[in-house]
Amino acid sequence: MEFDQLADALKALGDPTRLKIIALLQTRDCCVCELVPIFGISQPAVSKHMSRLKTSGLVKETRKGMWVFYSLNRDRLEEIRISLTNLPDLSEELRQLEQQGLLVQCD
Amino acid sequence: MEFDQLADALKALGDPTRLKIIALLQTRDCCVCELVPIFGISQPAVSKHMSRLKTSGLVKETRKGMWVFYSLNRDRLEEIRISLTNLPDLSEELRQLEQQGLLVQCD
DNA sequence: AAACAGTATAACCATATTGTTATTTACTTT
DNA sequence: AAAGTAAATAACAATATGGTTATACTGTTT
Repeated sequence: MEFDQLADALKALGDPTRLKIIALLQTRDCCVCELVPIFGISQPAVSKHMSRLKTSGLVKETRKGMWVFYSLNRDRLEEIRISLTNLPDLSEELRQLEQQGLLVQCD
Repeated sequence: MEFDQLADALKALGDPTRLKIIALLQTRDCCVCELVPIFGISQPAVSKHMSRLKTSGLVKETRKGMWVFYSLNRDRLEEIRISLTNLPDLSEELRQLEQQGLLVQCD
């Protein structure tokens, strides 16, 4: 995964409310109105968090009557974990900088 | 790891510049003046990114003469990965909410 | 001791983020 | 069709973020 895309996903996870939402969704699909009393924030605030998570592909939504149920995209979360474990190797870029004399030698 | 602490660390990683710095540090310890030409931002901007990463425990610093070399705290990064893989189980909290009639039953 | 090099901090600015309330949209129930 | 419930969007406010330039601090070199 590209740096920008991975950073975006980590940023989506990097908010306590959203991270806890992800944890909740690991147990059970939830709709917005259930999350409101849990977090003590307004319904639009919850909606915006879900929208942010959806943008990064971390959740999927399914309408059931009046409710929109959000479910965890487990594949996506796994993908993020894997990308974080295998960050691109930038040694080649560093070698090029070294040739340009931009790296410090202080040993 | 607590939600707030993990969210803080993920937020630190959730910036393209900082994420790339982490990737660079996987190859080689770097000092601030090396990172400046790589990212094309000012020296104070790099310093602030390093300070943010240090606050979350992702990097350690070592002074070598004039330079401050930053190294990756691999244990910390691994800890974050593990925490992200094993988010707290909130099923008990959900059960309590269910007893309070706060969860939607729509099946 | 004076000048220099690298880094950190301070003060500031523009934009992003995260919340709010008000309103609109989508669907259900009466 | 009218009223009710859930969710999304709009408009806004306060704070956070990520950059800048100027300056202070730390250590080195002359």
